[in-house]
Amino acid sequence: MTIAQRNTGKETRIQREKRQVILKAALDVFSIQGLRGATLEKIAEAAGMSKPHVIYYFGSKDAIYARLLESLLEIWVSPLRDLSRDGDPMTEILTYMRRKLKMSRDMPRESKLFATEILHGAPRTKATLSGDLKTLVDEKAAIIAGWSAEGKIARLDPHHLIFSIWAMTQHYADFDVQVRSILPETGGDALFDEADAFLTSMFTRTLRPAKA
Amino acid sequence: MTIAQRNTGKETRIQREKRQVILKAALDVFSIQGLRGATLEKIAEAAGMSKPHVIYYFGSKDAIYARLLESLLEIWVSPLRDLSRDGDPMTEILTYMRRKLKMSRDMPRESKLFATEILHGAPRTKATLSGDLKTLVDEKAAIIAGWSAEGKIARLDPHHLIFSIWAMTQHYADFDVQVRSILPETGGDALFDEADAFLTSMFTRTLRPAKA
DNA sequence: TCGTTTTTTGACCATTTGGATAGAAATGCT
DNA sequence: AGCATTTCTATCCAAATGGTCAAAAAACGA
Repeated sequence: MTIAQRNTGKETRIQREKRQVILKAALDVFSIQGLRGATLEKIAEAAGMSKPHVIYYFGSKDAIYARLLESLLEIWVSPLRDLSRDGDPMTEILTYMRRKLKMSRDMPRESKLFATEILHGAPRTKATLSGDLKTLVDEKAAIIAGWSAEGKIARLDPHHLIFSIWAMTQHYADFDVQVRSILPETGGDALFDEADAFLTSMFTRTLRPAKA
Repeated sequence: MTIAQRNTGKETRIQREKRQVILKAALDVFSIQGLRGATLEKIAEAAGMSKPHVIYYFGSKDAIYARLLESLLEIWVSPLRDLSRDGDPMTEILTYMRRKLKMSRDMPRESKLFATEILHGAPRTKATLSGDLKTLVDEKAAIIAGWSAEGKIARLDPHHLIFSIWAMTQHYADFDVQVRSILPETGGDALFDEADAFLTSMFTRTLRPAKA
């Protein structure tokens, strides 16, 4: 009988730990192979346990994947949550961009997992995208539009500005193989330092308000 | 016996046509479901023929996928090939960006197929990436660096500039589900018109040389 | 300690799926 | 027409894979 079926409500220390181990292993496998490419056997092996044991803790392969996505979504949008109307516009936006870039550097597997999900049509995330995420983005876009109208930053479409930050920062995580194939001499964090410098410069020029 | 095995060298009209039908169907299926998620049966159904018939023409599922990728790579980089040292720097780069954006609009399935391949580690494309693609990118980056040095455009890292064009244009094709979830009122080509306006503005500001 | 509950796995099963085989139907050739 | 080649499919097969089951092992509670 799996835990999911028993479902006593209480979670023991062992359960918490094992679930963590499985999720960690599953992230490794899913992020590279995708949902269909990953097999329970690979996940079990990466987690150092047997296949039925994995099922015992999560019930099904899809449940693991769903769980990973779910816990990821929250973390993923948190930098945007912190963008505040009260701060200095340029600083707020550049800080947001940098936090996203750091997430790409420190959580590339999570970034790839999310990217794959969206690429394949976001079957289990679409509701959240057009719900909570849209609400959040619209709210922050309104703030940026306000700054734009006040002349504190250049006049530009705030939604597309946010998209551009997503696109450029996540590119370094999701397509790292391509990027590193072309910049082979740039190892590890050096790549992200370069990216930081470039993106800072790019967004600074983009956002700087036109001369009065 | 499959055609691949017989391999008489000559290709009949029927062979050419059927192969095209299969590749078209396979692109539909692969671009949404990925290599592992797609099944021969789905491809066969989409192509309107039987499963062994598909094998007859391509030998294996992987062969279809490999063929799609192969024929795609060439098309995919062609806009960059046209970037010329002799043109006006700003125009050349903006034109390149626009051609990439148009490709995202007109070939979203191809874009997704390629994105999935890179995301999963580019097992069958890595050689090309660090070979031909790197050569091409380095060559064009040198042109851009030259313009930079001559003060015709701003001083910036040419490789990362190219990456930024890739990232932003492909984002609209690869993550269209997400983009359209957040901009639901923007249907079809209107989205790409907006994107064009935004990106033109962004790259214009980024590339404009600092005042002398 | 001893019964109970939880954890863990080996063995097994049903389904899916990529692909092989053999032969039928169609087409082309002379 | 008659033979050869190409095109096409029904049927089958072996491997992979998600998941079940029963029972052993370990942990826990009294």
